[in-house]
Amino acid sequence: MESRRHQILSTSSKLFAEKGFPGSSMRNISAQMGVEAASLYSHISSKEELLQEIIFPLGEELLKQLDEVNDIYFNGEEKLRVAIKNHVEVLCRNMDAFQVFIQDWKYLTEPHLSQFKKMRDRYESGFRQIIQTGMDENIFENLDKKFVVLTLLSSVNWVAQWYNPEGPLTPEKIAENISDILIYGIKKKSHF
Amino acid sequence: MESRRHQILSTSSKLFAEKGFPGSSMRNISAQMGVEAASLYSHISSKEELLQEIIFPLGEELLKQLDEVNDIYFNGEEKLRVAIKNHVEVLCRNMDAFQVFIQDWKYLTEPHLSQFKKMRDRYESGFRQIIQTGMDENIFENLDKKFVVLTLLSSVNWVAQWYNPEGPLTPEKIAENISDILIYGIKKKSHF
DNA sequence: CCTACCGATCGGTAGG
DNA sequence: CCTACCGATCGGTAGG
Repeated sequence: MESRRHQILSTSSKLFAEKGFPGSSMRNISAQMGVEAASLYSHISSKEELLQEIIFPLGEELLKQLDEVNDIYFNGEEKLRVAIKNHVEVLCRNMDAFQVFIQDWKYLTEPHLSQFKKMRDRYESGFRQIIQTGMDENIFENLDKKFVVLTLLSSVNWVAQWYNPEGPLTPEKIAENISDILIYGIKKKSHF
Repeated sequence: MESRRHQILSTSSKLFAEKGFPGSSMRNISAQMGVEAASLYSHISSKEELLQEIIFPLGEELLKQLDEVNDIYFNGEEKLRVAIKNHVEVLCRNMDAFQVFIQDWKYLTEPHLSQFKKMRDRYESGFRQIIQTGMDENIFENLDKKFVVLTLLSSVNWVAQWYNPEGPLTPEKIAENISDILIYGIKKKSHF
């Protein structure tokens, strides 16, 4: 029973990722599952519920991870490397859902839209805190934190557009490569 | 006459940027212009024509700029800085169209979809060539060019998500900040 | 899980 | 530029 619901969610994730939320119909989803559209409504109550169920658990997972990093590690650079690694790993394990997360959140209706924005702000603020830690340690340049975090997150989020599980790059290696470029980029040059 | 067509295009750009191509209807567009949906068809022939007319001229402009950079400047770092600056400036001057360019290209149908991908590949390859120039000059680290270009373009493209024409950062300053972070990140450390 | 259906809306055309 | 309309498809419900 519950697994049928999960099947609907993963089918929806794939379809939304590919065609976008408004470009995917309940009939598209049901056709891929080999049932009639009306049958989906015994397991879910609306199309938007699908969107919510794809986006929010993923957001909670990302937030939980980030809180753990801020609790466990102390050095700013180490924190940043682990946070990026965690982010990329979650993304690669949930590529379809992650793409929906990035591209279709705007189709949430209130109050869920505001809830999403609050979640996203908390996540970005967690990263800014890490950057601040590195600046306080005099390891990172004194840069615009907001700007650094947007640049950083855009790079890691873009991985969802091109990551290939069968390609040569593992999620860990991808995270390492991005970290190498960006952390060198924001590090104090006197540290070389 | 021709200006009416441009009005339709700029109204569509704004709407597509906001709601996505499948989430925007011809009636949404016509309502914002204060006419009936049927009236739009004296100026355009289909909804997808709008998408094509928003995406392709912008792509051509980006490509033309990049070719000029590769012709005029010689030093890899200089080339990269100017290419990033040009890209951000075009983006900021055409925010709505640029967002459509990034998010709605997938709704193009053949043969335009293939044409778009070819255009995008040419653009990315132009950037890879610049990175290669810097490596040949022994200024940039010997990194995975594909990876570097994707990281770089993701950061500049993301600017469309947050740029505010009335905010404190000018397009030029934004380009400079991104260049500073990313170019330091890929530069040979022996050059400090 | 299905059949049968609802009202609303879609992209687009005819004809003026 | 409009009215009037087309067939197709939308999200969703009733009832079994």
